[in-house]
Parts: sequence; C-alpha cells; structure tokens
Amino acid sequence: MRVSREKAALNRDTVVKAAGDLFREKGFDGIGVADIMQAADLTHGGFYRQFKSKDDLAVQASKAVMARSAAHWAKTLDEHPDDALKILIERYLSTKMRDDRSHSCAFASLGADAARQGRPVRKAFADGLRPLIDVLTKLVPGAAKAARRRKALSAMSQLVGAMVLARAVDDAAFSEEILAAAKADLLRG
Amino acid sequence: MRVSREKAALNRDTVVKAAGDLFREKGFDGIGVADIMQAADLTHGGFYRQFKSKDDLAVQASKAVMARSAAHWAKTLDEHPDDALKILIERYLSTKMRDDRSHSCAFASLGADAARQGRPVRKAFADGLRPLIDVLTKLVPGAAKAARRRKALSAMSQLVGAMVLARAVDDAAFSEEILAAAKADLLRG
DNA sequence: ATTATCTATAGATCTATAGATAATGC
DNA sequence: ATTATCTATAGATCTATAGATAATGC
Repeated sequence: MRVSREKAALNRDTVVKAAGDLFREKGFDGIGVADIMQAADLTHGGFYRQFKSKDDLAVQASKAVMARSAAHWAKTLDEHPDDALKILIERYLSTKMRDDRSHSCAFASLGADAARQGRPVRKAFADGLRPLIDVLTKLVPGAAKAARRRKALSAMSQLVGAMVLARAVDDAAFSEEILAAAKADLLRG
Repeated sequence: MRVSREKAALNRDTVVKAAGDLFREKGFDGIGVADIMQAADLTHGGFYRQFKSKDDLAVQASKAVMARSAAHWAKTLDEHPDDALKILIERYLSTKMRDDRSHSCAFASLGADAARQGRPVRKAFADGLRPLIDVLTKLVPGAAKAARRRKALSAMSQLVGAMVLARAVDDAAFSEEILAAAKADLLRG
C-alpha cells in the first residue's frame, strides 16, 4: 500500500487540488474530508498523515487557489500589456465564471466563508489578495500610485461583489444585468 | 407546555430572528437547528411543527433580514433626502458593520452561501435585492433612469464586495484600506 | 526500519421524527 | 379535541484516531 515519496507528494497535491475545487463549490463547511479524499482517489484515513486537520487543508487549498489566480493575472499582464485590464474584467465577470464555481475566484466563492474561519485561513486570504491588488494597481489608469492602488482595491471589491450577487440570485436576467452593470462601470474607469 | 396561538406566533418570530442572526454569523451550514432553537429559548423538537425543514427556515430568515434592510434604506431615503446615499455608504462600510456580522447585510454575510442553496433561498435573495437596488437607483446621481439603475447595481456590488474582502483578511490596516477605498470611490461618484 | 495508505471505529454532531404532555380554544 | 412544545431517539454524517499492511528507502 505504501507509495514512493515522490508519489506521496503528488497525492498530496491531488488532495489540495480536489479540496480547492470542492471548497469553492460547496464552501468550507459544505464538504467533508472523506468526500475530498474520495475525489482524490484516496481513502479517508490517509488524510491525517498528510494534513494536520481539515483547517490545515483549508489553508493549503486556499493558498494554492489564490496563487494560481495571481499567476494567471500576472501572465495576462505580461502577455497583453495594452488591454490586460479589459481581458481580466471580462473574464472575471463572464457567465462562464459565474456558473463554474469550482474553478473561480477564491474571494467570490470563499471570501464570506473565510471571514468565519480562524486566523490562519484569514492570513492566507490577506496574503493571497495582495498580489492581485498589485497587478490591478499596475493596470488601472492614473498617474499617482496611491490613487491607482485605491482604484485597484475598489475594482477588486466590485468584481467580487458583482460575482457574489450574480450567483446569489435565481433570476437569470437579473444576474446578467448585475454582471453587465459592473463590467460597464469598471471599463468606463 | 402548550402556549397560546399568539405566543406561538411570537415564538416563531423569535426563531426566525435568532436564525437570521446566527446564519449571518456562522453561515447556513455553520449552525444547527438545535442551537438556533436554544438561542430562541425553545427545545429542538418543537422546531418541526413551525418549520418544514432547515431550508425552509433559511428562506424565512433570509427574507426577514432583507426586509429589515429594505425598510431601513427606505427610511433613510425618506428622512435624509439630501444625503441619504452618503449616510448609507458610510454606515454600510463602517468597521462597526464589518465586525458585527450577525447584524449586517445578508448579501455580504450570506450571498456566497445563498449561491450554494436551492432555488427557494436564491429566489428570496433576488426578491430581497430588488428593493435595495430601487432605493439606490433613486439615490445615485444621473439624469437617465437606465444609467442610474446601472450605477445602483454596480454600487451595490462594490458595497458587498468591499465588505466581503474586508472581513476575509486578518490584517486590520489592510481591511480598513479596502473599506476606505470603496468609500472614496463610491462617494466620488 | 520507516512510512504512506488502508480498514475500522470512536465520539460528536446534525436533521428529522415519534410519542408524550399539558394548556388552549371550542 | 386540538395543538404547541417537550423528551427521547433513529439514522446519517463528520472529524479524528488506532492499528494493520505492504512497499519504499536505507
């Protein structure tokens, strides 16, 4: 039953990835360790050699999700120096993203959940947010750095809030109206 | 043990109110029926004569919370015709609101949870959001109604998102920077 | 010899129901 | 007689641990 050290590390990553998806889809309280392990094709009992607790996994999974976002945003900035902001906003506020909860932004899916978690999770969220704000600060228009940072923070708030609201309502037209309004406001500047 | 019909209705309201507070504080999945009934000074078993299920309570409690918000916003509009927008924004984005999760906006506390619930909860959230947007539509500047409504939707997104982010991070300075940035952006127009 | 994983389970908690109780409302 | 609430519990689920197993890594 034992696997190589290398395979064990891969298994661990698989668990973190499965947890990232399932937590985003169902919330930290909406999915159990057993189901996460099953999604990773491992048995429940093996979990506690790899992770200290479910909370520990919540931290690792959140970090991994946010690190992927930061990498993606930085890559977009790099590859599309002229219209990265537009690309990020339209992608973020797309109906595809709205409906694909398990692969979307940690702040929109789990931000409210994080508020109810302990310090380690909330520290991960603060540390995960900073790089996204840094990318946005480079992208928003404006000469003064302080003003751009303020604008970046409020843009991020708007992205997250619009996605939360668009997902919370059951009315498709209303949901798309929310996304469109935020998109228009953000692209206007 | 039986109480009067009147007292039973009052007890029901007490449960709905306790649930509104506890759901906002801990999320729909973070608190159980027994604890909610205990907060209302009733026993666990009595719950199921008053409510069909925990989901049913989630709907009732969400509706009640959002109705109170709508009433409060409308009252502010009525009593402060000239600076209602400023008052609402500053109240919404205050550190007091941020730290008082059990008495704050349902969309910031439970919006992400609602996205994971069934249709009845999401219908309640859509129906609860509309009156708030209507108030904001009257308050935001602009001549054309359609443009004001768009502005109202994006303002609401920004309020909700800023609160979600401010609560998700464990860094007090960062959290207040998020609230201040959204406030500045919203008050600027 | 060490250790990653598995099987099995303890102990807590959660939703929901059954049946008893006692006061209301006819 | 009806019914709001209570006590008690069934049955499911959840986190975490104990101990066995078998392959790795020395």
